[in-house]
Amino acid sequence: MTTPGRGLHGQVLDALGPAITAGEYPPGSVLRTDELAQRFDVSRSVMREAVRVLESMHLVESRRRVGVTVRPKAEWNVYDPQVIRWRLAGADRPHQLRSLTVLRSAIEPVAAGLAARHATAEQCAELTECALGMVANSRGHRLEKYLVHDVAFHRVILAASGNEMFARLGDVVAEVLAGRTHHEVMFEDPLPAAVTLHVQVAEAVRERDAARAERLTREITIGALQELDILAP
Amino acid sequence: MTTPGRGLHGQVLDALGPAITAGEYPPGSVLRTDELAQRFDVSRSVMREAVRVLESMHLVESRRRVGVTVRPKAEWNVYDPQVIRWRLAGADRPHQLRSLTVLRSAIEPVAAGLAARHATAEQCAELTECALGMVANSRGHRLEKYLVHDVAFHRVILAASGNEMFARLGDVVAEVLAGRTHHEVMFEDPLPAAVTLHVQVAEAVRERDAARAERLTREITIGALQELDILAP
DNA sequence: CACAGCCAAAAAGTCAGACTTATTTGTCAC
DNA sequence: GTGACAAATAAGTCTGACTTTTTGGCTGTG
Repeated sequence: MTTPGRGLHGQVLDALGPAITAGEYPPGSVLRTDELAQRFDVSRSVMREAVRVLESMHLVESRRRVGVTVRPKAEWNVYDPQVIRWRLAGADRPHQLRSLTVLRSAIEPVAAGLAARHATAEQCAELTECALGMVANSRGHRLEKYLVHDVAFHRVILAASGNEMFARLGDVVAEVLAGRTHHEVMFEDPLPAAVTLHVQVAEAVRERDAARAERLTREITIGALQELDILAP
Repeated sequence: MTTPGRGLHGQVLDALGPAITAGEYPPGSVLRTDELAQRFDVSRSVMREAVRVLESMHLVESRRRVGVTVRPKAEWNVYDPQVIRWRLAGADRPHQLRSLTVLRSAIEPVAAGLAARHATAEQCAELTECALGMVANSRGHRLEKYLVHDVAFHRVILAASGNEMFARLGDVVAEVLAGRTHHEVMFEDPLPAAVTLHVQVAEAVRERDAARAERLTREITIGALQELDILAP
C-alpha cells in the first residue's frame, strides 16, 4: 500500500510497529533507543525519528531517564491507517476486523444517505458502473474482480457523502473488504441478495432517495455483521 | 490537553502543524528542512524529527532532491487527535465542527445500542450519575458544570459500547461539545428536551433496551445537527 | 523511624559537522 | 528530438561530544 522502504527509519518502523501492536512488548515495557539502534543496526538519529513517529501514534511515550515505554492499547491512535495495517497483519486480525466492521455498520448507512443528497452526476454514474461490475462478476469464482468493484462502490459512497471524515474511511473499508475476501470466511460466490442491494443503493442515490439509500445500506452492513457472527440475539 | 512542550521538536510542531492545517502553506508548497531549522532556530536533527511526525500524519511528504511538500487536504490523517486539535484551533473551525458533528450522528446511536448490551453495572451507574448531573445544572447559567457531565455521559456511552474504535472517539466528542459551549451557538441554558433525552438514554441502557437507546441517542444527535443547521430539508 | 534535602547515575535530548545517496535538471552529442 | 551523461541539490545517514531532566539512593537531622 504505502511505499514500504521510505528510508531507514521506515524499515525500522515496519519491524517495530507490528511488534508493538501485536503485543510483543506489553504495555509498560521499557525500550532504550540506544539498544534499539544497536539491534536494528542504525544510527541513533534514525532510531530517534522512528520513535518520534511511534510517539505521534501514541503507541509509545518517551521520557527522560526512563526510556521509551509502550502505552496501553486503549491510548493508541487506532484510526491511523498505518496502525490499522499493522494490526490487520498481526495476530489480532480477527478482532480488528470485527471492530472495523462495526464501525462500517455505523458510518456507511449515514454516508449513503448523505450521498443521495450530495452525489454529483459523475458519482452517480460511477456508482451504477460499480454495481454493474459487481453483478457481472457475482458468479463463477471471479472473487477478485468482484472485490475491485465492491471496494470502488463503497469508496464512491463515502466520497460522495461530502463529509471528509467519512471519505477518509475509504482505505479502511478497502482493507476490511479485502481481508474478508482473502483471509476470512467468504463463500464461493457472494450472496445474490447482497449484490442486489448494491444495485438498489445505486438506484436510490441516483433518485435522490436518501432514506431508502440509508435503509438499504444498513441491510448491507447487517449482512457483513452476520458474516462475522456479530449480532443481536 | 496533551503536554504542549514535550521537547524542542514538539514546540516546532505546535507552530508548523497549525500553520499547515490552516492552509498557510497550500498543498504542493515546498519547504526545506535546512531553512525551517534556521527559521525555528533548532538543529537539523530536531527539525527532521518534526518533519517525520508531520509525515506520519500525512500532512507532508519528504522526497530527496525536492524537499518537504505539503500534501492535499484529502490525504491528511483527519482522525489524528492532534490534527483535529490543530484544525479546531484554526480558521476552518466551523467546517471542522460540522464534519465531526455529522460523524457523531453516525457513531453515537450505534454505540448507545451496543452499550445497552455490553455496559457493566458500574457503567450504568456512571451513566445515571452523569444524567442526573446534567439535570442538576440544566438551569441558571451553569453551562460549565453541565458540560462536564455532558462530556462524561458521552464518554461512558462510547466506552461501554465495547468497541475500541468507538471508545477512542471520546476525545473528539469532548472537543465538539466543548467547542459548542465555548465558541459556537449555545443557548443560555440547554434545551430541556435534550436533557430529558439523556436521562432516558441512561434508562434504556440500564434496562438493556438497545433499540430504544439507539433511537433516543439518534434524537440527541439530530438536535446537535439542527443547532448547526445541518439537516435534510 | 520518618522525612527533607542533596548527590550521582542514567537515559533522552540537543547540536554541529562531515559524508552518502537519490533525483532532478540541464547539457551535449548523435 | 532523443538519448546518455554530468553536475547540482536537498534529503538521508552517521558519529561524537555535550546538556538536561529525572529518579533513586544516601545521607544527616528531627
